[in-house]
Amino acid sequence: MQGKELTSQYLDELNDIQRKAVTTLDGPVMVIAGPGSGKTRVLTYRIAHLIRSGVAPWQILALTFTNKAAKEMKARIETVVGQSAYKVWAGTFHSLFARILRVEAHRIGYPNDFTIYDTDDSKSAVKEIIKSLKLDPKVYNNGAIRSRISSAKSNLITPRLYAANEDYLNQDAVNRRPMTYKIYEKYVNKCIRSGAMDFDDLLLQMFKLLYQNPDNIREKYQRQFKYLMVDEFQDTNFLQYEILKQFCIYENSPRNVCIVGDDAQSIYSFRGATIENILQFENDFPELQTFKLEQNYRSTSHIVQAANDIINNNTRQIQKKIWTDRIGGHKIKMVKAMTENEEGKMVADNIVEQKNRYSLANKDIAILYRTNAQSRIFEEYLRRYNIPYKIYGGLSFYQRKEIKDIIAYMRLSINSKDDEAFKRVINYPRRGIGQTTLAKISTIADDNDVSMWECLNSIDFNVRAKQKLIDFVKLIRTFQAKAVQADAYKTALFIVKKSGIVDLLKSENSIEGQARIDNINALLDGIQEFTEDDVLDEGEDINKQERTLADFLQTISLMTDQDKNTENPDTITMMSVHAAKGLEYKSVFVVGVEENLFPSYMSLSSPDQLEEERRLFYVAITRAEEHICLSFANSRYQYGNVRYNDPSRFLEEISNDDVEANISMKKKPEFGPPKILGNFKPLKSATQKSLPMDVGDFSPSPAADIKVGHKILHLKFGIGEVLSIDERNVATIKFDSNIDSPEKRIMLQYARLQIME
DNA sequence: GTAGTCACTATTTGA
DNA sequence: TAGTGACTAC
Repeated sequence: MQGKELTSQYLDELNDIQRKAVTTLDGPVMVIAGPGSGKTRVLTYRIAHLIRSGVAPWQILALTFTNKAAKEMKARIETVVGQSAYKVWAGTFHSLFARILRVEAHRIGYPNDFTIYDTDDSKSAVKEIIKSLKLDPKVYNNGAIRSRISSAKSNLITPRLYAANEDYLNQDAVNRRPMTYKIYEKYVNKCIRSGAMDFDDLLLQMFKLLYQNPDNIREKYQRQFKYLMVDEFQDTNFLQYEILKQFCIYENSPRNVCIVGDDAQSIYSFRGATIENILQFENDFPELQTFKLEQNYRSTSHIVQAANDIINNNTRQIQKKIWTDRIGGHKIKMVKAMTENEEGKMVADNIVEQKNRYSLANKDIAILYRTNAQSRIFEEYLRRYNIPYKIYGGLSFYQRKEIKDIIAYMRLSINSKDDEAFKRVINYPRRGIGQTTLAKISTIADDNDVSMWECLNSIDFNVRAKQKLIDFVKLIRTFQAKAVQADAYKTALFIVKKSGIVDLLKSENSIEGQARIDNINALLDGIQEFTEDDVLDEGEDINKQERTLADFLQTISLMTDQDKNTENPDTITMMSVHAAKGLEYKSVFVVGVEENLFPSYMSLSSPDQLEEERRLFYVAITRAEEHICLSFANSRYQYGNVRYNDPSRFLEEISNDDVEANISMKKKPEFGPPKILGNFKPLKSATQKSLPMDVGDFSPSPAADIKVGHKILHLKFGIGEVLSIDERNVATIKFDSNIDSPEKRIMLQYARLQIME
């Protein structure tokens, strides 16, 4: 990469306002960046400009919310300043702080090789505490408690402050969960003795580290980070802002801090983000310079107009006028369907038509929805029409059971105090360590305030349990030994082999089992890649790390699916509106634009939340460059019932001038397919599992009559063939209907099966 | 230990 | 409706 031509014309690529934002390097700066206004360009060129003005790359701290944004940023800085771009401290809040804590955690009572708990781990820990306090798990819903704790941490409310905070206590009282403070306290203890930090801790402990070590630590970083930048500032929470202030508010600070964001695109208040931070920023830095990027380069004028019309209905916003010089273009299309099924069909038809008429590629098109559950119907029609698509969201690779199981073994090998990992693998695969033994360990660990692993020695078990535990400890110790002397890949391979999980999956002899093994192999491939990825000598990425298993674990615990290979060649994109933030497509379909859905029924009662829904809708339509289509259905299935929803109030907020006239909302809905497609037959929903015959005809045959080779009927699984019957009268039956796992093992004495002629 | 049953719930989601 | 977690009955 040496000798790469460095662009020096980058300043010419900017408009006046953008250029000012890029070249105003000193003092506090606020950039309000409307959709499509070249925000990323400003951000990256500003960093490039800093470097070219003589600031060392490692003196720049650039915080983002997603790995993807950070990666993109670094890549784009590189095109201007070359390899030194990778010496910039650019990354997510969580990943950069995790890196620092990896070195400094011992100063605040954590081991440096602490585990990072994901949301599931936290929930599971909370659940156990609820159980140990003998509270009703129905009242004390572990998810709700976890978000409560998360919210407290994000507002710098420690357990002690929580117990004295009237607001929190009152809210808990109203929710009939008065013991929440106690759970919080125990949860914090549990994390400490497990050597674990949850996602909020990565921020909170970072704050603590700086706050409690003003001389040696805080000052060090204050001196290092001469220039601070925060992307998507409207998404920061209180705690994140407090940390930022630790870096730049102190005596004789140059106060070189630049925040970039758009209050109109703040859509994450439900996870603690607060627009108050923008107002607070103006208070904390009264000398700040503000630049508003108002020219939209992305969309044509009807789209920009409509977006403005909508957002103007919000009262709380920073005044700005988004405009475009791309006058004209296509008007907004509104599509009314009778049912959700028809909506699916009409959208798919429109996609076909657009592709033909405007020669759009699949990757130019996106379907955006408010809730992930809406994707199914569109999936069905696109599949039917043979249009490739990709659905984003849903279960990530690292949340799959088999992956979490393997990773739990790895975690335990690196940090044996990790209780969540311990619980996960202690009896998986089965090694005869049952609930009783586990409960005993858990209680004693709790009583002595140590991790489960640490208290194993001090407990009297019966001989059998004891032997099993000794074997388990031995196993983990071999993993630990391997981890010390081998690289991540070799260690991982060893753990996968010796843990017995793959053998167990193999023995299941099912398609699912095989799929899981494939996933584990994919994980191993990923680890191999990680291990062999050579570190560059020159221009080494400041964020690249060693290649041990511990490093791998840290990397993946902060990674999500969207960060992984996005080698989708040419597919339609389907995702929630939230997930689409920051992306753009030539043609966007926003579907389900109905009252109770978009805006969500959950937000109708609160004006603030309604405004957030409106911002979300604003984000949705501003993703479009040239075409936007808003669709809604008269009725749709929600929770098993047909629900009739009115068109969304947001639709009325769009001026008629920007809406395609021929498809007005008043027009009678069209039935049947548009002409271009000929006689298309509506298909039956894939989830409507039709029974092979009427239930009334069903009369189970006596178990004794059922023999190998019989065709049988099962009420739930349909028609199947008996493949074998073992000595305990368990039949293996192959059902045609169940494509995912055709073979079921069914106990004849209990199952209701009818022999068919 | 496990298949089946019951009761419950139901946005958005990054790290 | 559909997915999940807890319980139950062998």
